[in-house]
Amino acid sequence: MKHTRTNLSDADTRREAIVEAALVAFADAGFQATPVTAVAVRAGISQAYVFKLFPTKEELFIAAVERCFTRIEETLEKSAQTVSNGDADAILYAMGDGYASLIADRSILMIQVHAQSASDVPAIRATMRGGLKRIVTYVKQRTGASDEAVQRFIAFGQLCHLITTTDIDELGEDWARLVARGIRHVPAI
Amino acid sequence: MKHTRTNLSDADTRREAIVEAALVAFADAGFQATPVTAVAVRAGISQAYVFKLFPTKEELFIAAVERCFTRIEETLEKSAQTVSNGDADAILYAMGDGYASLIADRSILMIQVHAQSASDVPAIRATMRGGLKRIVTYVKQRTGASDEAVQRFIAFGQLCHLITTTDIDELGEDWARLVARGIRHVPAI
DNA sequence: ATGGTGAGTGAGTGAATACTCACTTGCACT
DNA sequence: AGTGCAAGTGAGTATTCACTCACTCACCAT
Repeated sequence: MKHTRTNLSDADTRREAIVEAALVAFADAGFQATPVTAVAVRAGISQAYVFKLFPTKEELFIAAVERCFTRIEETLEKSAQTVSNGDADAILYAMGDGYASLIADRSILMIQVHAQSASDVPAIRATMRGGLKRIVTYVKQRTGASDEAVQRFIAFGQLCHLITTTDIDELGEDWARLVARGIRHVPAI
Repeated sequence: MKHTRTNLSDADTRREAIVEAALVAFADAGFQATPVTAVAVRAGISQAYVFKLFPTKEELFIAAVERCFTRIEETLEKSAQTVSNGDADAILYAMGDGYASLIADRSILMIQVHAQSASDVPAIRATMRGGLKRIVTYVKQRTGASDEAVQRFIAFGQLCHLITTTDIDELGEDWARLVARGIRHVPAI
């Protein structure tokens, strides 16, 4: 409780590291296909200790998804702050750009896709719903944009996920260009 | 080859039944989480025989995804035929409605979500890309709509998937209504 | 010094499951 | 009658993986 550890990092620090490792590891192959061992290795820790801090794989995955949404919110806020005038569309546009940069490394994007796929697990579905709620209410309030604009923002974010998972952005064909046209400017969630 | 079986259904008929069973079974829990046994049981067949007709689980899954895209194309075409005048937007609208009805049973929708999640497997990613290509080029040619309209069609289809997987359409809260507003009229893919 | 406590792990266990194979059955043709 | 062949299966095997547990070690308060 009141010990101040020096040599050993305490449990909270470890939890942080594990969640971060989980985010990347689960993003790689998804909830079912990623063994907890992969997370442990990435965190430089024994698998047994991962289970001590996160009693089930499910809880570990959920923590990673939660972290993902937190990171999105932070990114959107930072993007919003770059806009000086309060124009709703300008802020939305900036947020879209910020999100596009955030998902450039794929982890943030893929873990959402995997969470959506694993949403038959009630707790995971609830986490997704909670994350979506956070983003939507935040974007609506912070930008003051119309309902239609916010909905469109989310929809094109989903399109962005599809484009990335199917790799069509580096494809050159006509139909692919049609789908990916201008996506850098609208993505979210 | 030239045998005409009566009592025993031949392999092709079985393949059909298995693909149909796979579509539903995989839609339930996804690629990784669905054992091939679940497909076999649903098809009323032994697991060993499923493996005889589909040498790997991956091939079985891909066959199911392919079937899903075929069904979507058929549905879109049927919807298009209900429109008498050739107005692009009217056809798109009808297609959206047709798709919305199609995914009412969730299987067609969920298997796409699961396939997207499993798209780190190259063959699955390729199948998704192929399906998307089919839909996009078909919709573009059949409706003659603008690139923007087609892109929007796909984007709102993806939004539709998000709404369904998170169950927010039966949620009543303000943010949820914002996201789900009018979705019955725009979904695709 | 010593006993208590939190950090951390090695070595399991049991269940699930992708895939195999030797086998049976029943039809078609001779 | 009997042979060949496609349809179909029961009973495995080998592996992977979520989760457990008995343990060690370093530090601290007394």
